[in-house]
Amino acid sequence: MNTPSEDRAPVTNFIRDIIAHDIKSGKHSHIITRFPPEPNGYLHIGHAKSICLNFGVAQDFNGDCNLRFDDTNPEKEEQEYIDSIREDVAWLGFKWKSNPSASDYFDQLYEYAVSLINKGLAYVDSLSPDEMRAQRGTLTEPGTESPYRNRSIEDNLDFFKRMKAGEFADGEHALRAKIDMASPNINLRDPVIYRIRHATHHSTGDLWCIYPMYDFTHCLSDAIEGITHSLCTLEFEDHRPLYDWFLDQLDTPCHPRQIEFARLQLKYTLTSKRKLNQLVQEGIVDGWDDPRMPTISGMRRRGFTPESIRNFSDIIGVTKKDSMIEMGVLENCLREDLNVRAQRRMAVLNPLKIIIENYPEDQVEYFDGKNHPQYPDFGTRKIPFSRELYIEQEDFMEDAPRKFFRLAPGREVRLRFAYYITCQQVIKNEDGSIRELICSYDPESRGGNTPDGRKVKGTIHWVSAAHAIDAEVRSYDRLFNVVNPARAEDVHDTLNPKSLQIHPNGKLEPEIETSRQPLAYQFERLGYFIADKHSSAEKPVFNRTMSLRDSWAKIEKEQDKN
RNA sequence: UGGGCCGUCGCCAAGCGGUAAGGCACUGGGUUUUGAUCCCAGCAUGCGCAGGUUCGAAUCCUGCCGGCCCAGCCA
Repeated sequence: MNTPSEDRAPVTNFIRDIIAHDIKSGKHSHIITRFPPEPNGYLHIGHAKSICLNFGVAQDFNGDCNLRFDDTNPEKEEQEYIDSIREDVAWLGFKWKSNPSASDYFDQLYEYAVSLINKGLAYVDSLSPDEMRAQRGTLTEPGTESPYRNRSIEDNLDFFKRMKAGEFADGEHALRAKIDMASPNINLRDPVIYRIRHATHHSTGDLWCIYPMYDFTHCLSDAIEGITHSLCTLEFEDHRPLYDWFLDQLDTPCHPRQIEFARLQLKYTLTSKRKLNQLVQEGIVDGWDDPRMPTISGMRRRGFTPESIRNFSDIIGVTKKDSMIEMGVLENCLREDLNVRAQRRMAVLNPLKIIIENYPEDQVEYFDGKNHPQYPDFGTRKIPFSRELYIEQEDFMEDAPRKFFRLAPGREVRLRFAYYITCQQVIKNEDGSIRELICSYDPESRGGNTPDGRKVKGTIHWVSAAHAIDAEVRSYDRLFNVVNPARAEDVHDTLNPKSLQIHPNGKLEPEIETSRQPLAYQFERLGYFIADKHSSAEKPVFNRTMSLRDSWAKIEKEQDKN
């Protein structure tokens, strides 16, 4: 059986074109890429695009991809994030060649900085951060050279050594590249390359109190690892001249090529680690892996498959155009994958009891249910049937319109795999709400067809009351109510108050694993579901990964309008 | 209003001087014991706009218009 994605045309994009060209021209015989997250948060769907690009390209060109932690800011980074990043990349299905950290290169980076000083291309500035900002100029006006810009090489060497030795407080001095304070590209106006931070680093501990900046670290780390193509997002385009400048001035093993592409933007989704962190910290969601979160771990817990995310990354493309992908594309990838892998089961989210008055009180019979309507290989399972059943509340309507193909007083429907039933009587509570339905069944309709060949318009799902597994079922809707939550000042204004709906009285047919993690089910007519990480046989909890496409909902909406 | 980048169907996206792929969405029809799946059909005389070059332009040139990014000792 082919998965849908295997039938698609091969992935192509401008980055793959460049790489193919570099191989054809003989510039490279073996390519190496890298995915370089900062371990300051959990990975999200935006990172997935980059991971799939970097690892995918390496795979397809018989090259390698490194997972490198860009850990040059000890104040924000933690081991917890490192662990989660490794888990997420591996879960997506990728194997890194090596898994270094920028901090592994601190000694070499320090030497490169010394070398820059020796060439007269870097100096220790003693301006305060505020003063430096004031002298940087603006977008339209050039900056002013620092009074410390022309310190002697000896003084610079001495200051830098003392910075490293811990003789100064944070912010007292900084090492700057000596480039051009009048450059129209602000990144080239003598950027800081080392700052003093008396902070404990998650990996190097208190060994260092000076830390290199991103621009200096990244290009050199790439060069040290022999990266051929350094793929990053559009906002680093202005940094490329700086990337190239360091590599041109220093004696490095190679000069990787930086190529920028547009980051993923998904409608109704946030891909800002800072704001996602805020949701976690304020307890608005149940941690980084809350099933509503656009994090890889959240999506995993929700029931997404790695294949669906990889396929999504492939079909959205890679370009330099700012774009906003519709949720429907991701949802389609998920449904497409789950449809061919999920076994079918029956479950009722909002139970309504029905009693089949003409069915023997103590009788139980078992029906064979196909585990997949199209794939016989999936087999069948036994489904118990008895006098008292649960059906979905939404599948009954007292005053039903013509087009409603389900149960209503006097109307006949098919219980999937079982019998035709007709609603005979509605039993109500004192407050007028429906307590239960009295129905009758046609013994002739066993298996779902009658000898007289009469048709019923609807087939509904059901669960035998006496045999049902009680479960909590959680349905999710989008976490954010606005198309682009990133634009909002305050995240709180963007949240969908109904993003989580709990069905405490769910009823599952008995043939369902309640604790096994990565097993996706389709609960027929409801959607795809997976046991939550906290689910157990004692307290089953299921997450709705994704609803089924629902054209009835559309019709219903139309009717409401009329 | 300095610099960098980007504009092809509602949303993505191929196209690389020879006469507009594909996916999602949408619309119509068929199959169906999931109003699911699957299948079939429709969906840009048009490529931000205006000129120009050419036998021929989404592709080349010029000028406009619109959008995104940059003034952290963050990445």
